[in-house]
Amino acid sequence: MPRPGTDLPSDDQLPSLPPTGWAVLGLLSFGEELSGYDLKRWADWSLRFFYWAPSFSQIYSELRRLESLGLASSRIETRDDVRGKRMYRISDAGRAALGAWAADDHVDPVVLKHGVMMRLWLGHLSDPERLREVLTEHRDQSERMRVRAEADREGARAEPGWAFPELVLRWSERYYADERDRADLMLAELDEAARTWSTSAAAAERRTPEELRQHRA
Amino acid sequence: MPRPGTDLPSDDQLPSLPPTGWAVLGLLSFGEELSGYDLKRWADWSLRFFYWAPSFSQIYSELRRLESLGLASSRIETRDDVRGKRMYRISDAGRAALGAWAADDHVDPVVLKHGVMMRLWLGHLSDPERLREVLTEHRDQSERMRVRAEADREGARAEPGWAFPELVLRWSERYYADERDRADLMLAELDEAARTWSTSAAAAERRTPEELRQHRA
DNA sequence: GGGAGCATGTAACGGGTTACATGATTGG
DNA sequence: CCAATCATGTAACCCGTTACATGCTCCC
Repeated sequence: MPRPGTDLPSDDQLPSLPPTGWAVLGLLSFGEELSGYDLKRWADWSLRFFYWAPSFSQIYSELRRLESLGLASSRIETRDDVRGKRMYRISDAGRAALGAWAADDHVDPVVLKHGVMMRLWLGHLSDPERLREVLTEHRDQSERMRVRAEADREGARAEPGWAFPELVLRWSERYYADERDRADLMLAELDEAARTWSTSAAAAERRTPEELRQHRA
Repeated sequence: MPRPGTDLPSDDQLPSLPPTGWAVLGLLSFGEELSGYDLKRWADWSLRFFYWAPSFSQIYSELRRLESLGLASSRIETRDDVRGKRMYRISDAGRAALGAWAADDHVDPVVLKHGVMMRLWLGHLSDPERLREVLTEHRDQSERMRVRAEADREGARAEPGWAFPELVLRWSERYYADERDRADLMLAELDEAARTWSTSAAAAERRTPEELRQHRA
């Protein structure tokens, strides 16, 4: 809570930052002093489950921007006269800006680019067996992500001040469980479709309507 | 299936296209002759449920690129001597390239940028009431998307050659249903947490251990 | 000694967006 | 006739990535 009269920027306008900039500032808002490298690991640890984890180079450039805007400050940690890491810390202005951003009405829309579904969508171009492989791979990948989210959630549990990250990790666990289950369901539907398509033409004459109805049920 | 000896590019290398380029080519692969404007509407109709719908300008530039690579061809539709739309059609080389792309091992990872979860993740910066609003809004938005996917799936049903798009639309329906349900679940967890946090300190002395255990269960 | 991880950056590139401009067509 | 929609494009911009360069430290 900054005292009046400090050197905080008086314009309460939101500085314009890319989403990733807010994410980095958000990571810093949990209080610790962190290096760019730390930030990347923290992002991989918690952010990537629901927000595309930024690359090193972008984290470094966002940090420079944050500092140039006065939203964060850095100092170089020296040990035994050896130039060490550059450690970043959120500033009062940074906290204020983050708060304003969080209070803002605007929520940017969810971005989803699902390459696997695009492949399935163009399934008429593919070997059915290949489609199954891609889907199975995706299923396994989702399950791996779920497990990691679960592990990370347990790591965050009961840490003071980490209630919200924990809440979101719980959401992430479910997200990847759902993703896994939808892949399984789709595999089943693919099987069903293959059976129907391959047999329907050949078997139509050999089957009674009752048998067909049973088959579909 | 192109005959040997045609002017197809003999290098069977995949041309390098951004994912959106493949998506546009994919849209064309369903056979119709389409204008850029049509493409945009088709993308909004079917693609956006699982793949970020590209803007007009990108569709136009991807189309120009596809044509320059020989993957699509265009003609200008004239009516009454009036210059009309430019209509695009996939070429044999385009079909071949798409097929090679679909057969390729590489599946690019799913991109998810969930702004709502980022807000929740930084919940400690927000008014709890505001968080509930954001989540509720997201819940409703997800339900609206689900309904649209359902409607579109019914539109695609039984269209010949649209079995795979229909399959993916079914997946999309579930995706948005799951998204909606997770939002509801999180709202409930937010309530639960609020009740626990606000009452635990004040009520800890007034409660027996049994009551506390019951409350948590 | 050497490899793995730590640590920080630069440069080039490109994918994709917004904003803007322009004009035809259609329907109330 | 006027507004909405159709229709196509250009220009500027920037987010974010990959590739590359550099050097440290720790540990086997």
